[in-house]
Amino acid sequence: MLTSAFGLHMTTLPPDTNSPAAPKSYTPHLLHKFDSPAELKQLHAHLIKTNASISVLPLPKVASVCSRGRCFPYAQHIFARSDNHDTSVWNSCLRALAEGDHPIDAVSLFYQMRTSDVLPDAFTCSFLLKACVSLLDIANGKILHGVVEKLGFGSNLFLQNMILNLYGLCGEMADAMLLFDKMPQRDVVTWNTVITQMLKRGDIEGASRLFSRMPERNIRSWTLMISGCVQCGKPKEAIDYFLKLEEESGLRPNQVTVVSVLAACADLCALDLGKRVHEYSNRSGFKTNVLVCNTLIDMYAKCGSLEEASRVFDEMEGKRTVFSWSAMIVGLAAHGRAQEALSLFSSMLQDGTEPNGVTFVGLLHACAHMGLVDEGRAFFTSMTRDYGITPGIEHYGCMVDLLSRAGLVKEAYEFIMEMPIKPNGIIWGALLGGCRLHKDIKLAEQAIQHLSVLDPLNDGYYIVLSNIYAEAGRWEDVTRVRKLMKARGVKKTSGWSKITLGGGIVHEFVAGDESHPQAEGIFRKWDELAVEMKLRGYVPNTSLVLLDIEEEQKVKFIYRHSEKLAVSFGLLNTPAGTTIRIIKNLRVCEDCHSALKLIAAISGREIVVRDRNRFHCFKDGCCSCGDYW
DNA sequence: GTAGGGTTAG
Repeated sequence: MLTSAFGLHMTTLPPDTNSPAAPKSYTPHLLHKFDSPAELKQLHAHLIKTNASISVLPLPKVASVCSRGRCFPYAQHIFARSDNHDTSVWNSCLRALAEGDHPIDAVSLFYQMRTSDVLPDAFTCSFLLKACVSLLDIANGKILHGVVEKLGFGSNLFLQNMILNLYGLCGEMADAMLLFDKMPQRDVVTWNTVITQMLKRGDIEGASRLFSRMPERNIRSWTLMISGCVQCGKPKEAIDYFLKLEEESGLRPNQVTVVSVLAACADLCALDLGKRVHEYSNRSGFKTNVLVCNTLIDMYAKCGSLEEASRVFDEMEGKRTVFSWSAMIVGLAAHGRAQEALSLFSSMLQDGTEPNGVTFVGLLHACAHMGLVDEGRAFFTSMTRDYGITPGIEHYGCMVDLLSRAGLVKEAYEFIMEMPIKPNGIIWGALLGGCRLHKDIKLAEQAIQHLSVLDPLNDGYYIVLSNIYAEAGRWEDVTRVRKLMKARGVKKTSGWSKITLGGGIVHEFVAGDESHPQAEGIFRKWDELAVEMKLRGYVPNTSLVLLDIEEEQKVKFIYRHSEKLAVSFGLLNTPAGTTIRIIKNLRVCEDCHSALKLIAAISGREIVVRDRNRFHCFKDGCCSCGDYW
């Protein structure tokens, strides 16, 4: 173990110049000139040329240059040639190893150091902790913790924070909390470290409890709450933190804050807040940050505003990355703008950007939404052949969707049977969706067989199947499916819709929701709309209400669908002429789809609905999906 | 010298 410390990397060593015959001729003035690894390299080459001994180099300086430049082989070489090791030389080598992607060797070297007379100091411990962090090496981390205590660094906040972080990263939350509780002092980093770990575990409540107890917060504290909430699927809470940050902290959001809050805006369709953040970002000079730009593109695309997404894309000052292109392509695809997605892909290739798996998901998705079967097949072949990308389950999913949507359900089925990876629920669900569109009951039953094994508690699939039966007038089968759901304990997911108003405040509606403070006004607005819609020929489509109730009840039922409530609320609470943006957890139903087309016409508004798999932009009585969804 | 950042199929 100890001898292998350097042995592992002997091949990367510079050539040995320490042969017995080497005369000690060197150029002294060179020794003090170098200051960078590159210069060190030159010097080294010079020494080899002149056959000089490397041991004449001023060791501490060499070690520190190596360490700063993470120049591992030189550090190793110098170290092995010298017997004059004081703590700082050990430290330089440890640092070069720990930071230069050789953490295992750093740990080994530490054990070697422990057998020498030289005592580790706080720097030694910090480099070692760094190595343990990159290795997630909790065993050595705990040993190191003991060493830190024994050496009397128990009150070194910096080291304590690193240990805390290591415990958290290794999943030793209990130890982390123990340490946190008994730490004599804590600084903002201490708090941030613990909160980060709690958020990583999805413990938003614990994290926000700690956050509220913090004696002081910096911009990172706020940012990690924001990004933590986004990653835990709580964008609303993320936005709440951002608004509070603006209101009460007096701190300035930085680029990371901006990226995090934009992700929340994207999730929530909070376009107004997103725009405000965009302006702030431009004012703050973040325009050159590629990550900020990519996130902006994604945010605008997910808020249904492709024009603004492409404006950001066109005006990007930094070099576009594959993320920028993919975000645009995926966005166009979700809006059903397949041709534009495809031609953007050509531009991407001309630009010399290599596509990745996500790019192809976007392309295949685009093809699926517009029925471009041949193009889709070509992309699927090309991704492996021309770009060496192995299709993932998501690509197979797109292909099954593409084929079965286009009516090629049998081929889709064969495609699934020939897949080299095990199909998941999404794959069979895509086939099931196609079977519904093309009324293939037999194949739908096959799909549901697989689904009841792969994803037995997902209500969506049973509902699609019972819709298929309902449309075919097979009511006994509808009943059978409903009984099956009951027997299996499948609960119906209730649909919800969310709308975000200008101030970033999110309003959420579930079907039949009477809990909203404005409920009365919302229902009145809906009734008004319904009257006008009927004049324009709207007939409530109740065929998909699967309850055994009177027709009148059915109408009442669909009238209370969450998107209808949300759009009525939106009309009441947004200025005339502005676009209404709604997100929905399920797919929009047929009745809501035709209702929304009419409402867009009646109100003269654009209504953008992001449902669980695409965008619908309702305008002047039409929908951007062309009723193919 | 320690803590926070992005795209994906139903």
